[in-house]
Amino acid sequence: MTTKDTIIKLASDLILEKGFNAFSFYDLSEKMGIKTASIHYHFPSKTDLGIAVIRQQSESFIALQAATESKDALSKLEAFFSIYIRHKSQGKVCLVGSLCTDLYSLDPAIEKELKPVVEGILQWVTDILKEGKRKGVFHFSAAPRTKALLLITNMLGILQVSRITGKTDFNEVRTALLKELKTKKE
Amino acid sequence: MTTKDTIIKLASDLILEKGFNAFSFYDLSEKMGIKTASIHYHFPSKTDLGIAVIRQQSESFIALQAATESKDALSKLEAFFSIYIRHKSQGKVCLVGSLCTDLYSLDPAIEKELKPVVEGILQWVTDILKEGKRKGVFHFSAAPRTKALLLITNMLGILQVSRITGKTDFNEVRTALLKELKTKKE
DNA sequence: GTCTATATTCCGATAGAC
DNA sequence: GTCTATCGGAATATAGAC
Repeated sequence: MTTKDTIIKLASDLILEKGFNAFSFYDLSEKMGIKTASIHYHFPSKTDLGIAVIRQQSESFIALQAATESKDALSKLEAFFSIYIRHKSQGKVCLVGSLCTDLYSLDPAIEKELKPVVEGILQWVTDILKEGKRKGVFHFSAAPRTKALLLITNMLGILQVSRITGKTDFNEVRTALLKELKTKKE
Repeated sequence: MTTKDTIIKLASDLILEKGFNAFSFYDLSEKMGIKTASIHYHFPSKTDLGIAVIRQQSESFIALQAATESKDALSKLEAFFSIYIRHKSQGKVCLVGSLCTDLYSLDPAIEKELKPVVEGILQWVTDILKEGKRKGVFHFSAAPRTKALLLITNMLGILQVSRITGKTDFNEVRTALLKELKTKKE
């Protein structure tokens, strides 16, 4: 892995652990054994680094989307959930939640970069739900996009809340969501 | 309102707007027309101020709980939602979401203060759901505490996500949640 | 209770040598 | 591409006068 990629990876970890405003170039320099000036060589400003983190996560999302393209709706949804499972196992929140709470304190370029990513995720989950409903494996009555917002906010929110209420609540919520989606109504 | 209360109110606003790590005593001093040293007289440390903000919100929650005690379950749930509606109208996220994303960068005293508050809210919503189900006005299959987590994370999450996806998504989600709860299954 | 003044620390960022 | 050195600014916090 290049130095640049290592910086992005460690910055990403810190943003999901402590928040964008709570991590510093010095934190990275300590972990990497290089000086802060060297980090500035790769990313002139902290905003530049933030944007790189968003792009990296976006690519990761798109790769997961592509890798599960031929699978059924349930597998796709489980792939989507797997992202949050991994985050939870590391005590992290998700990038959207972390950046959105701090959004109005950040450079507008961050919001600009984040917006299409969020919309892409929302579209992906919406499509998964539509497909699942069409094939009769998912059952829900709300509009697909609304149902996608519900699922996304449940996962985003439980990563945050379960930092306080306890780790087991994450699986409680994830399991309930799957069960509810699979259950036929009326 | 006393100076102390004004500080708490403005600090609360800033935490919900920009996050704990992004606001400063200087921000408060500017808004109030007093110096930062005067704020330190009331709150020796920023952590002390954070704790005061949590206590104030906790009292506000408990007051709402008490004020709606004799009402029906639907009214209680709408009272709970009204908190988020007010926040959304001001572009704010909720205190739990804001503090949880930054939690691991804050003084442990913050977490200690926040934990019983979150548990109190969770208990309240759980009780509302239990009552609603018993009286036949709410319908859901998950455990009441799990369903409460789902509702809370939906509201917490949509305050954050709708900063990006657009304001109307908040009402979309809120309406869908109420409709789903009121709909009888099978 | 609020002020001036200041101590201290930390952070983002840049210049210039290697 | 990484280093040393440093600038400029901002933030928390404290001392002491009023």
